[in-house]
Amino acid sequence: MNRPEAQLLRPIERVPLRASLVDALRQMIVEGSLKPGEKINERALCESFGVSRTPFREAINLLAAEGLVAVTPHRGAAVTPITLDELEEVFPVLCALEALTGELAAQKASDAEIGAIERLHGEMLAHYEARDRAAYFRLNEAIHGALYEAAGNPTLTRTALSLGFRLRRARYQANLTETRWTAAVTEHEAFTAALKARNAGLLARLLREHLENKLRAVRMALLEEA
Amino acid sequence: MNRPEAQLLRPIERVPLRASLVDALRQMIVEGSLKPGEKINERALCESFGVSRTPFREAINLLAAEGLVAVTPHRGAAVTPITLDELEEVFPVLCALEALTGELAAQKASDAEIGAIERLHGEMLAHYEARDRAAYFRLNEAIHGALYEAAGNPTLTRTALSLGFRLRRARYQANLTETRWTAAVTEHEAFTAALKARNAGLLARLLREHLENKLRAVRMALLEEA
DNA sequence: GCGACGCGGTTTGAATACAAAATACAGATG
DNA sequence: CATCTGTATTTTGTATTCAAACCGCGTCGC
Repeated sequence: MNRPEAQLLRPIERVPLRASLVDALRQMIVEGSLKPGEKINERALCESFGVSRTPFREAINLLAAEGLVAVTPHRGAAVTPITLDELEEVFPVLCALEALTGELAAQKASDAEIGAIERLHGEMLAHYEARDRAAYFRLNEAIHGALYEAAGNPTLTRTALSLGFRLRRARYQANLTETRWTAAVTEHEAFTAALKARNAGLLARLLREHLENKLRAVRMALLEEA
Repeated sequence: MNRPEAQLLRPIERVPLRASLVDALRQMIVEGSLKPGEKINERALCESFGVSRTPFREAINLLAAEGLVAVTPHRGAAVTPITLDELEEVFPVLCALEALTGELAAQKASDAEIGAIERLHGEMLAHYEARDRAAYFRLNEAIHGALYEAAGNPTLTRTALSLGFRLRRARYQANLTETRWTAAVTEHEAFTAALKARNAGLLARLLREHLENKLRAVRMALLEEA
């Protein structure tokens, strides 16, 4: 028989159209190609994706459950607008989840996982020094993703990510000031250390504060815009 | 013109099939008519609901997002089995949300809302004394629902409810012992008082503990069964 | 007799078709 | 001229159809 080639023998992935559509649409919403408040034109989008309405509508309904779009019966779907109220609503929930993530991660992360996160943190620092925003963001997301992973609770991960999209969308348009950027890096420094020390209470607190600060920045940007 | 009759002039509700189906299926799953692990037969269920597969499938996908069913591509959907692991996974997340609910409710509830909850609590007590399980459960849910309402955060409510279904299903089959029942009533007594006193920290702690105790009971019942 | 293979029925995924509701628009009416 | 009303068009909700993947069973080869 053929020996397990490790890389080649894994199950080939089959993605239902609806899943790809959810991802594509979500990205469009988070990045702002579909603007907040904008009405979603089924026919046009189906056309450009080259799919029929059935899987497309399935995707829309899933995004509605996530809170990224709002569907009104017989009147179609629209991207949920970003309001300060919405932000203040999502925020405390995500905050609680972030704190929990810290607590669990400090307790349950393997040494390897901690090492990996430290490495990611190092890379991120380099991008910060080089003022490479895009790369910095990528690493930033990777780190937070790795923390969820380390907490070892898929339900927590799914819930937090789903809420996170709603914030990330706001963060995306409110771009990072230099001051905030530096502060964020310092905060990362601190909680990476807390993780390494496996100090659950501290990590939880630092992650919560990190998120709080991020919100504060986004909130200011939103206010200033209006 | 016709004067606003207050009650009669509100928008008439129009429920898409998919929404009704989500509710119906969820209830079947929570109550156990659809047993954990059981495969979901699209055609048969569509037939008995008298709907076509399109809205039915939309409903299934939504329940999958909620974690009540698992769909495997080309192999259909099945009710997610209740495992101890799953319980332990959902639990901490819900716990964090419950604590947050307590905190917010203590801060933001109107006096009227607090009064209403106290009234519900009184009613529940009566049902407890009369050993009327069904009525007790109904009031119990009403109280927790009112707490979410009082916290005034729809996102929190939605998230917590959605996770709650997964636990409630387990609780449903592990039936309340006399000891646990009495303890639960005492706990309710305590947190109702904390709410009245608007003691946010205390209410958060009590709600968390209430949930912890509930889980402990369910966990024991599950273990004993296996 | 045992296991691999292939075939048919069944079930799922996606597209199309049809029905119902909403919007847009034009004509009627005051 | 403004407003209202009725009709046409578009859009949404649901049903039906078509295609692809899966499962069970029988047959064939060893």
